[in-house]
Amino acid sequence: MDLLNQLNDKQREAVECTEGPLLILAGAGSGKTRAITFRIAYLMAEKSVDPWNIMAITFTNKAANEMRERVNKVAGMGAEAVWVSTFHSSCSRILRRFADRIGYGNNFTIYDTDDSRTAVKDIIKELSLETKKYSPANIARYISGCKNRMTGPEECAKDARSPEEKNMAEIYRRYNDRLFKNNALDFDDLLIKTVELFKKDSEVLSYYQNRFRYIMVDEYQDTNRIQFEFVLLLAAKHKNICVVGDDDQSIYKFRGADIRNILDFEKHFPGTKVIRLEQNYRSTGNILKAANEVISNNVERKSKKLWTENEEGGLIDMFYYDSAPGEASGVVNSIIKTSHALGVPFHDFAVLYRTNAQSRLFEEQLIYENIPYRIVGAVNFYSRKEIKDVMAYLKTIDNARDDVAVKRIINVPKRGIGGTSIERLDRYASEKGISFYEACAEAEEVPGLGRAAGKIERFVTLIRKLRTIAKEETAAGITEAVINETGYRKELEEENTEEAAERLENIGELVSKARLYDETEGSDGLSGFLQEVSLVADIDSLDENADGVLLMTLHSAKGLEFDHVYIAGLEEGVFPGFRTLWGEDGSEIEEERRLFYVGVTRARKTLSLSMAKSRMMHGETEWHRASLFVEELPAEVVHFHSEGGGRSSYGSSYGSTGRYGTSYGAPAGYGSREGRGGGSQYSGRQPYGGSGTQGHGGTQSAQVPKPSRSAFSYKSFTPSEYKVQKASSLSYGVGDRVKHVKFGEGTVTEIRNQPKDYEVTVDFDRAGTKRLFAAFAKLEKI
DNA sequence: CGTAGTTTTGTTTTT
DNA sequence: CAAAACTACG
Repeated sequence: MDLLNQLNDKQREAVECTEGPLLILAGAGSGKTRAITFRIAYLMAEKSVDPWNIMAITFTNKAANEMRERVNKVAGMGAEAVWVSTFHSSCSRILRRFADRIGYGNNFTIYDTDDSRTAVKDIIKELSLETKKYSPANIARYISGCKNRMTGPEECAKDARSPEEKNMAEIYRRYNDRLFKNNALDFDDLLIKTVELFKKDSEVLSYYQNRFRYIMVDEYQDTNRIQFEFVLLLAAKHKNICVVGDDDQSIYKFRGADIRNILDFEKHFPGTKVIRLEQNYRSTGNILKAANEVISNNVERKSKKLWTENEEGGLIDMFYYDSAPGEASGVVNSIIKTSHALGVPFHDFAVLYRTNAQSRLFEEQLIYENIPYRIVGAVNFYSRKEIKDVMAYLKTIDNARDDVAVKRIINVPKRGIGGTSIERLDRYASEKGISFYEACAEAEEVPGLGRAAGKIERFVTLIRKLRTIAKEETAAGITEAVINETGYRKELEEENTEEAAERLENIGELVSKARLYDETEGSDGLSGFLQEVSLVADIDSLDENADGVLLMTLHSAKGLEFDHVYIAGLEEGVFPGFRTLWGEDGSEIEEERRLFYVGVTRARKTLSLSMAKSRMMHGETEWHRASLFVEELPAEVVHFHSEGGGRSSYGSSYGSTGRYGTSYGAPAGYGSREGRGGGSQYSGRQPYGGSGTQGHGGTQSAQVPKPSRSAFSYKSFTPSEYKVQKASSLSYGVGDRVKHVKFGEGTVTEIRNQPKDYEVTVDFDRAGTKRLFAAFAKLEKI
């Protein structure tokens, strides 16, 4: 068939090998998604496999949607019936049908990280442990870690030696009990309980085994033990299991990903065929060379070498900035310059960083320069207070056993039900062995409530009323009812502030999302909506076609690619983070290196790296030296720039972070490399933005608007009158006096005609000399 | 019970 | 430095 002609030999081999266990080791940019997509199409078209007998597991919902679309394109109709989704949504779907077989209600609630933390916090209080040593976040992390290793509370208690460990195990035990009572599952439970269901109920298991005769798992290197178990059980019968992964891109060890799953796959499935995809179609030769070189420093890996037929491309840039604001400004200016020079849109650019906290400086700078941007992560739409509040109402309506949800909204909007009342209700509930909501329902029986009892009764009446409405209504209808009947809308309207308006807008957005869900085929009312919504990730709602520079963490960038990539904050202590530097375990540094490798291989055409010698971290200015990864780059493909011209002393003397006893520390050639690439055409001056660059950091924040929040699950910023349109001619010339909206008055010293715009150099009276693009700057002749 | 003010705490990374 | 959590007062 002709679809095979669109593949290389290896890819074709992978597509044609449909029966039995198959491990595809696919390097970055080697067309693995293409291979999977075609494989699904091939199964359907050539092997006459029914689409509903195929399951493909991806890492994000976004990847799932894209894959479904692509399969549709290649295979034509029928692809909707292929089960493409993430581990978590697959499990959620399975449990929605069969959770009752392991003692849960099928309308269980899914707890997100916040909810889990709240539950843990409650338990800590219940046990009256000092919140000092036992922070809810830490304990929640500990519990999640245990779950991912498939260690139950009993086992933890047995292994516990110190009293602290005993307490942790006890919290863990109670946490599990509580979730069960609340008919709630956390993210990890979705996997655990599904596996439990499969093991307990052979009927259910064989149902799904027969249903999913062909299973494919993408990003297999990031699966954890339970996910592996899940796959193992499902594939046990037909053994048509195809996993695709790259051990070099395993970056989720911290949440239980077990690299052994990929390294030992052949042991678990004897007779596995292994196919390697090593031709890279994405990046330039130089970028690939850098990536290969860096990753070769890792010991724990299956050796492979990516190659490409792509052109060599330009050198990779490495910039050393004096400060973090300087870095932000340098990166943004470089984006502006490149965008104009090449005449390419801003959505071809991505800025990647290690931690979400780093995004802010870039946001501020982008707003300052009036550049549209979109940011993934940071403030998840579904973790906004107003959204969580409304969601808590919906959860309460759907599943009254969800104590966390009920407690969240019992006094929102304010009903005069305070902490003491909640405590009394809580005690009453636990003494009687009923749920918190049930306790509310019999408020007059609860001792000591006084006049709060009446208020609680009114709350219960409200919930009952909403439940009645829920029986008749769609998800969107119920959401509307919640906003109106509870007085939530009214409260916000009366507040009459900008923030309240924004909240209302967000709530409106939630209603639209509910409506969208209602219109989806196979939608399943309120319960279905809640469960779907609980599993959306930040990256899922990213529209790559919208314009704007993309800002995200390196983790979020996995699976994506961009023409022009900037990786910022390449400093020891930031990337790799200080935690990994101190750990004596070399494997942590290796994971960071893989993360860097993932970042580097996102780039198609250009890659620009940067570090800031100083950076504000928890209130203090910290000095860092360059990341050890910078040292590992092959010098011949990197152009090392330095900021500030004559100031070549970026190196040696800054070492206040201290010396790390690890074998990775103190690279020999450090500091000498700058000379090699030095004296660049940029040295001495920022590419754009002139002499004032450094100074901005301190003063600009006063004049720059705060990054705005929007109604979507990623933040974005679109300048109101943003348009790149080269004017046919300019109203001013060299020597003229002009006025700029932010920089004030100045004299034009130079005008250069660039392909897409005029580049105007202006000597401002107050702000110094700046190079501006005419279309952006909107200079006025005076 | 609610608010305003104070103190404390903290940085990975995410489904 | 900022957000969250806690405390004391009205």
